[in-house]
Amino acid sequence: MSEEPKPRRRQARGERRIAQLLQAAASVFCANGYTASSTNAIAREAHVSPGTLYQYFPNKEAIAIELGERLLHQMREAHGQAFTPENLALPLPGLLDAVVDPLIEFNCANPAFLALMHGSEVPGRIAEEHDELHATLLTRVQEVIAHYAPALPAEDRLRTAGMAFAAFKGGLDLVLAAPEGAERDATIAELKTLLLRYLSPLVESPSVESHSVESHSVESPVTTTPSR
Amino acid sequence: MSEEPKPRRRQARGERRIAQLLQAAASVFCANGYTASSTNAIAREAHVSPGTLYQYFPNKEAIAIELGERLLHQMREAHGQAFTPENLALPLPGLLDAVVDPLIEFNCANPAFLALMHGSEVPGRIAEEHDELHATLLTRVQEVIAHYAPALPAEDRLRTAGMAFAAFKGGLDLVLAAPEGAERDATIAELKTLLLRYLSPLVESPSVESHSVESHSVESPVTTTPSR
DNA sequence: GGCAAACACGAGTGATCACTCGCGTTTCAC
DNA sequence: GTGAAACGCGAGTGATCACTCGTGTTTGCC
Repeated sequence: MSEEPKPRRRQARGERRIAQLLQAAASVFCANGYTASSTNAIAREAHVSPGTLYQYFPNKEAIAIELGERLLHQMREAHGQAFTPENLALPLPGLLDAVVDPLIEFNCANPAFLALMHGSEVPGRIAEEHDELHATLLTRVQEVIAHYAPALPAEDRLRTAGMAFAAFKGGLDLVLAAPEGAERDATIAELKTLLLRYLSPLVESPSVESHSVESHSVESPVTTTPSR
Repeated sequence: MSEEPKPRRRQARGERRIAQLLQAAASVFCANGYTASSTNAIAREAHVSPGTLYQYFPNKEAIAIELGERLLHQMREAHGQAFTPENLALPLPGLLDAVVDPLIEFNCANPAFLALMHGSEVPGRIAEEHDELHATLLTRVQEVIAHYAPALPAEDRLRTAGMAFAAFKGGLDLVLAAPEGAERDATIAELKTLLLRYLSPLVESPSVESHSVESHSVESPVTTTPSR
C-alpha cells in the first residue's frame, strides 16, 4: 500500500530528456492538435527514438498531462502575481494593466497552453484541471469586481465576471493572431479599452464621467521582485 | 477535359442518405472533433454500413467539406438578414439586437459549425472558407462602425471591428456553454451590454463629451502592407 | 416483366499509430 | 575497476482506421 511504486532514480540526463521531450511535445501539439500528433513525431522533434520517449512517459496521454500540469503551474504563478492586493488599490485602468499584461504575456510565450486547454479532444484529465483553473480565475475576477462595485448583487457580479473573462479570451485569440510588434501592442491596448468601457459603469465614484480613458501606464513603480 | 466527370444520377433515396449522413457527421464531429471521429463511427451513427458512406463521399475530408459548406451557406443567409440596410437606421441597441440575435441563434442550432471551424485540425479547405467568411463578417462590422462613426480613421475602425468581433466570439462561447433558458437569455443580454458599452463612445452625437476618448497613437501612422 | 443503374452491405486490405522488447552504451556508487 | 542501473535505440507487434470490393437488393424507365 505504499505510495511509491516508482522508486526510479533519475539522472540529470534523464531530467534533461524529459524537458526536451516536453518542449517537443508542446511544439507538435501546438501545430497539429493532440489527437493528430503522433508519439513518433514528438520523438522525432526531440531527436530521440520512440523507445526513449516511452522510457519517460507510460503513454501519449501522460505526455499531455505532464505538459499541461507544468503549464498550468506556470499559469497559476502568472495570475498569482496578477491579482495581488496592492493591485486592487490601483484605479481601474492600472488594475487592467496589472492583470491583463501578465496573462497575455504568458499565453504569447506558451502558445501550447491554449492549444492544449481549448480542444475538446484532450484527455479528460487536462479538461478537469483546466476547468479548475477557469473557476479560480473567475473567482478572482469576481473578487475584483466586488471590490470596485460592492453594491452590485452577487448574481450580476457573477455574470459580469463571466462576460469580462469570456471577452478577454476572445481578445486574447485576436492578440495571439496579430504579428508581434506594434500591431500586437495596439491590439492589447484595444482589449484593455474594451474591458475598461465594459467595467467602468460599475465602479461607484463621485464624478466618473469626465475621466480620461487612456492611461495605460507601461509599468508601475510598485513592482517588488522583478520576475525571474 | 469536361467539367462533369460525375454524371451520377441521384435518386431521392440517395439525397435522403446524404442528409442523414451529414447530420450524423455533424453529431460525431461535434462530440469528438474532426480527427478523432472515424468514418465507421459516422456510418454507425447514421445506421448505415461503411460501404454506403463511401458511395456518397470519396473520403473523410469530403464529408467535412460538404458539411462545412452547407453550414457556411446557412450562416451566410443568417448574417445576410442580420446586416440589412434598414437595420442600419436603428439606434445602436436595436442594431445590436438585429445583428447579434440571428448569429447566436444559428450557432445554438448548429453547434457543429463552431466545432468544425474553430479547430486547427480541420482540412485546409474548411479553414480557407472560414477565413473568407470571417473576412466578410469583419467587413460588415466595419461598415456598420463607419456608419455610426464616420469620423473614425480607417485604421482605428479596423481595430475596433476586430475587437468587437473577437469579444462577440468569446461571448458566444459563453452563451453556448450556458443552459438554454433564462440563464442563456441573461448571458445574451450581458453580451449585448458589453458590445454596447464598447461601441457607444464611438457614435457621434450633438453634445458629445469634451474630449475624444481615443488617442492611442502608439505607433506612427505609417501602415505598410498589413500581413494577409 | 425486364433490365440497367443506383443503392446497400460488411468482410477485407494496406497503412499508420501507440506501444514493446531485446540489446548495446553511459553513468555512478563502491 | 567493476557491477548494477539508468539511458538509448529502432525494428517489431497488435489494434485501429480510412477505404475497397464482390455481391445482393431496390428503383425507375421501356
